[in-house]
Amino acid sequence: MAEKYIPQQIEKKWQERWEAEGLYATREDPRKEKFYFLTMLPYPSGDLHIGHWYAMTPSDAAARYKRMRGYNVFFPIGFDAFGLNAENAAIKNQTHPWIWTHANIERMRKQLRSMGAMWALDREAVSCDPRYYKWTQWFFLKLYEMGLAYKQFAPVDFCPKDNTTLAREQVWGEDRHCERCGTPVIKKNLDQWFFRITKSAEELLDFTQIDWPERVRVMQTNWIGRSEGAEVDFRTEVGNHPLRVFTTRPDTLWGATFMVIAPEHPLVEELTTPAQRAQVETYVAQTRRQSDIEREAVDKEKTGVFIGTYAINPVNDERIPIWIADYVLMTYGTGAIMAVPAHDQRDFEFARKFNLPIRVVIQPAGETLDPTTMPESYPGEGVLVHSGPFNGTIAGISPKMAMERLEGTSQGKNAVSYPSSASTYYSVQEVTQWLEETGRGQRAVNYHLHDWLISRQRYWGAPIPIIYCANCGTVPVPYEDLPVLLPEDAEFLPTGESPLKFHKGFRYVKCPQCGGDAERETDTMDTFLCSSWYNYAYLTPYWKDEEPIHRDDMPWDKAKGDYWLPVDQYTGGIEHATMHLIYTRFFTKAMRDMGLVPFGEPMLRLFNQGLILGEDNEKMSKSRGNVVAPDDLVERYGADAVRAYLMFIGPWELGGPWSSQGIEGVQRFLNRVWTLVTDEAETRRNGQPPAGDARALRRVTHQTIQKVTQDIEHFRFNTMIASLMEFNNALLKAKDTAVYGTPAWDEAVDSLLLLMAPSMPHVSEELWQRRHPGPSVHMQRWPEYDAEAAKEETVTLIVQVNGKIRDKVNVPANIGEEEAKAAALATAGAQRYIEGKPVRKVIYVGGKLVNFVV
RNA sequence: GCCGAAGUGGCGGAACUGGCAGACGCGCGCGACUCAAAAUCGCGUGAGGUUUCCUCUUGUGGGUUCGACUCCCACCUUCGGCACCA
Repeated sequence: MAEKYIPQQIEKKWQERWEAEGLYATREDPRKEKFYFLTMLPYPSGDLHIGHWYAMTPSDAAARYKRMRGYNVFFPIGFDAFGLNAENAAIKNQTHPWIWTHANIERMRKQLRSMGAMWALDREAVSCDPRYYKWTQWFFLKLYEMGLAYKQFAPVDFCPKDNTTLAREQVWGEDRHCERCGTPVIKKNLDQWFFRITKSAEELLDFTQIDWPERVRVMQTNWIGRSEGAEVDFRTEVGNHPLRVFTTRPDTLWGATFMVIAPEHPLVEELTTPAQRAQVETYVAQTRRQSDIEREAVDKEKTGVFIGTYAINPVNDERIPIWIADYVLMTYGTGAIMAVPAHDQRDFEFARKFNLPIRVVIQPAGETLDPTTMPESYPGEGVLVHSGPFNGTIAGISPKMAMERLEGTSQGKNAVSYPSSASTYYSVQEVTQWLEETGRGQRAVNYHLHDWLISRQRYWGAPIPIIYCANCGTVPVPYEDLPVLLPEDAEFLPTGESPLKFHKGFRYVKCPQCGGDAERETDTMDTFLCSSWYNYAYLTPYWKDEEPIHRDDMPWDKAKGDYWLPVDQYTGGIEHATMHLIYTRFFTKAMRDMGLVPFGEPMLRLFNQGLILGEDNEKMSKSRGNVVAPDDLVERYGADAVRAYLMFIGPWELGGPWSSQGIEGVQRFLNRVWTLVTDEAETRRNGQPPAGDARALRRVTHQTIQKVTQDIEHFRFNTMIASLMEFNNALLKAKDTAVYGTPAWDEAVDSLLLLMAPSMPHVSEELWQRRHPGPSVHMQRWPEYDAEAAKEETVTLIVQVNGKIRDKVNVPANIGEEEAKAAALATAGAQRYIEGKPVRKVIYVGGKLVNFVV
């Protein structure tokens, strides 16, 4: 009786042996080409779930493949261990976040091992460890020195459920909810720390150094939201102040019939006349009470109030009224706009509602816009009118610009096409130039990107290393005093203020400069800081943990960094497109500027895997009861089957629903591979097999090597597994023939095991060892593809008549065109449908098809 | 509203640069083994028809082409991102 495949008996054995033999221990080996393969680090939420397996095991397969190709591969793992989950769970369970987090990490370490992945466990890093966050704090101090960290009193987003402020990136959706818990955020005026990420806006738009998915590049580009235009100073009649506006359409300056400034604009107070004061104050107060959701609702009726005074338009000295309205935001541009109702829909709605004048300054070809009857604004192309020196100028794309645009289209694969912007208009360029020449304005660029708000009023994060002294002001904690330790005995019930504020021992300190009484900053840092540099932390976890660190230190061993950096391949979910993936790019640019690294991008290539869904095609959640637990699956089918099924389910970037029946197909496949290798064939043929059989077997072998190699290179794991299945099916058929036991047979079986090794590491190791006791299958070289052996001897020629398939014919692969046409013409199908009609044309596609047109 | 992705059998999905649509797997049907069942193995499986053959079929409607899942135009549906950003 044949031995059965029992994964439970082999997987643990090999995992232990690999670890004991140090198969995956990290070695910096200058003789070998390195490959840094990184997968997004998990949050230690409790149990590893199937989504982690979906993210990590195909990555592991790709990393293992690189290793078999001769690269020295670094595939580390760690834990993003600060954050609200731990704190909330700790509050709920009456325990300490530290205890909760570490218990989870312990459990997840075991679960991670059950994957059988080639983790560099010797380089694991945990971000809530003081030995880690002392460097996170070090980064804060460095950024502070560089002027990239600053504190500001400003209206900020605050999550009332999590009781903390959030960065703009962490507020999602139309209802502006908290990315973590889904609660709609509110605005609060608070003194908070920011990172000046907007300083890197322009550079963050440049993707030429990295090979990232179009989708992420577009999302980041939209998020950064660059727009080109001009800044123009209007002058107020009262006080003669410059009232600066930003516009993307300076060519419509002559159409401005009023101005609108944000209700929060600093000049509102001074410019309001006594007669309007009461109305204005009511409106300002009303705006302040509104949430952002109410204020920014797109379909809302326009509201606003005339403040009683006027401004002078610098292009034609016209006197136009100044209004306040909540559709103008203080946070974008200059907080003031010129309103051109004829050519801007928002201004148009406002003008119609308040009976303000509308003046057309762009007339489209073929019609005449009438301000009194036009139903909406006209934002399109035409010719400038009522525009002083620019009357008759083309508003739109001039022939010259169209030519330039055509010539400049081949920008390469990393070019992101911006939404066609008004600044490509000929008139915009002409007017902007004139504004600059006459000193009326200058070209300007604005971004939607906001500075990164990093203060959090919560306990479980790295304390911001700042001290406030009555004499010296804001004093950074000296580098040598790091880490600023999180006190273990703090009361951390959330109140909306930092729990550290109520810890006297933490809060009250002596000023490091003058020695006088001082107070610590009590907010902690956004956990996205920890994950912005973890790819560097892995190089030498807890570097210099025993010694004081200094300003000019490095957070990792430079030699190791020189060898491994930067990350060659990064994989993770798309949900981080405008959060972690922007922050970490910003961090690396800052690190380059501080001289730590010679490059500006942390990860050269990125791949976003999809989301694994429940069997009901819905997102997995405890409340839906559709959660798939990997531990149970491993118990039942083994890690290899779970890994292979996750890869087989569909394209990795798409994700898809789990199927408890589907995994059984993969299990059958593994059973058949097992039988193939461990069972003697029932009938061993005598004598030599016909040479053709061996050739046929070698052909399949090498075609599979080629296919699997291409697939794994491109992360097409689903078709890779399908090819392995086909190959195995072919071998099972061949097993009962005379090729069994020949060199071609051995080559085929060995190739199958080698090709399976990255995806199904345990079963391939077990079977490999049975055939070749000795070095691990994971130490073997990836099989070489022999093009000569893979070549087909005959091909099936498709015979078409008028484009419809009428027959097929087998011909030698190297057949010439004339012979192919003749062979096709001779087929019964061709004869029947041509029926003696004159053949007008014959199309021949080499080695594939002949089409007769009659 | 703007930007982007995707629509293929009962299901998950294949099809490289326009050339056999439905690989591989699930499910289902029939058969073998078995007292029986499970497991395993073999065969079949897009739809329809007048069934050695023919017609139709890749969201819908057009188009280009000898030939379209693939390219172009319009539309429908689903999902994702952004949104009073001047």
